[in-house]
Amino acid sequence: MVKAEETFKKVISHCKEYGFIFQSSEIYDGLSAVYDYGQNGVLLKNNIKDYWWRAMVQFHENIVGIDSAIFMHPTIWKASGHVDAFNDPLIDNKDSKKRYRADVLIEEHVEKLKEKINKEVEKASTRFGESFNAALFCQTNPRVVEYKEKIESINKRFVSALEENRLNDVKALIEELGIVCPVSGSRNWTEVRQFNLMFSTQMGSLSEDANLIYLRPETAQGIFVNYLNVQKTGRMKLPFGIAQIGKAFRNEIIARQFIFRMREFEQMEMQFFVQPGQEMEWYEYWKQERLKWHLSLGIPAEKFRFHDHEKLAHYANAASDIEFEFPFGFKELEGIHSRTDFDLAAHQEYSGKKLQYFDPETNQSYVPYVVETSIGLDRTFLAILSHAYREEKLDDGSERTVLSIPPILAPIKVAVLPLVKKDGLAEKAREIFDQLKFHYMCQYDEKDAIGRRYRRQDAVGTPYCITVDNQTIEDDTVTIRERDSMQQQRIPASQIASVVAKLINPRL
RNA sequence: GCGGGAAUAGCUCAGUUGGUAGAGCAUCAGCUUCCCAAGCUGAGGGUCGCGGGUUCGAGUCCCGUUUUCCGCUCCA
Repeated sequence: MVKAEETFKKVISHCKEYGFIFQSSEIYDGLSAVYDYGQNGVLLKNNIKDYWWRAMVQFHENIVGIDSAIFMHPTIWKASGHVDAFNDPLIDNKDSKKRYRADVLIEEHVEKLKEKINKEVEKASTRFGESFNAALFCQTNPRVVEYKEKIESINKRFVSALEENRLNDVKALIEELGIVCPVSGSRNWTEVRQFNLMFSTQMGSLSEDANLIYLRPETAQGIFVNYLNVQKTGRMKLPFGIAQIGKAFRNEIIARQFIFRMREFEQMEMQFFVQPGQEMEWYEYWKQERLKWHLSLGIPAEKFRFHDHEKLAHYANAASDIEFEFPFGFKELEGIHSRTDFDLAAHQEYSGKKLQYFDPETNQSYVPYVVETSIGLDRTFLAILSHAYREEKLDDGSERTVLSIPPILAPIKVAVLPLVKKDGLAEKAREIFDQLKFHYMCQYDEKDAIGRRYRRQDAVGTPYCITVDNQTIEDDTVTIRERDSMQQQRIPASQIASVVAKLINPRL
């Protein structure tokens, strides 16, 4: 385990040193748990997206893609359950270190006041006997009236403070009411903080017209609200899927472990719409199908495992994670969830629009069930990179650091290198580079000894190096060097593009 | 969020009881080199994370803060 952690640290510094990932806003001391992709990182990331998109959209006739906006109508997050599930103002007591929901503390205080009223009523009731008029008593008794007014003013302030997100007022209220911590009995409170999972901003420049808008915490809802558009315009028949790649945002209380848990992250999701009753079949199908996708990248099967959820979320009737063995242990990489008709039914209710499918086979209309596959792009990036990173001891005693990234995902596919700069080799190599660059991401490098240039390419995972030597000038052949084996082969310069194409994607 | 470590050049680090900031690698400009980094010559690059304080003087001591790592906590 210690060794794995050491490796993980090396992967992180390798990411920085070779332009894969930088900390966001680094020259301003950084922004916690936000990262930028560098010149090589963006290429790898784009290649992962492309590989997923092709597997899902291009290879499945019944799956189409969309790209929905990050901003969406606020009611969508009410329908999806996100607003209710994550909107808690929290406060800590500094002495007991206990955390409470500020709204619960205030409500409990209000309850106590209500109890006091009840006691007054009881007392009066026993005193006056049968002739006692409780309603009249409550309206006229000065103490009860005072309590009632107090409750009313607390509620009024509390509700408006919460709605307008004035957390200072919530704290001020707690202090004014003299609420103490049940454990420590002290009034030593921290500031009230809103622990809402969702980031928000305003839409509309005038504050009185502005609407609270959320940055989407998942991309799935953008698919559900477009279900009918895509189904109608694409003439889609059940079962069919809608795929999407995009950013999502979650205000995690603790975001750590490099790019594993970030506040801004990217998801690759596919929602598969099926006939109710058939969802379990498809759920099993997609579990296997998605595992195959991971294995197709050449990572050994023992690095993956399913984790079936016992406790299900409010929307699911079955859920499983594909976990990957990261250097810090097995962690979720992808989720396959059977979401039932929860989302479409909720949007149907909140929007008042029918989101149904007319099944021509049964002549019935119904709300489809949904099976979701949702994979973290950044996590996939980390999985591939941490698995690819290798320090190798060579036969001659020297060492090299290699990224054995699957060729189809490698940032740079081919490096073109003149063995030396003189004798016209540099010019010839440039000529080859200028043709190859239309086919692949290529790099030209003539600086330093050839061995060092090979090592540089190894360190960023370039699978193939084309070397131009004196023989190239004579018979127009070049050598092609493979990254992992370091073996070289001589091929005609005119065939480089097609040879590399086959090596990168054997299906061609 | 709590507790504990860490922060000096792109990277890895050194820097004596407080006295003007260093090395190796990397980078850049040349030279050399016909196949797996660390030959030669030269150059650039750091207000020592940031802000205060103590001191004649702070990379070094004290306080705060930011970032980061580890553990706990949290996590549809």
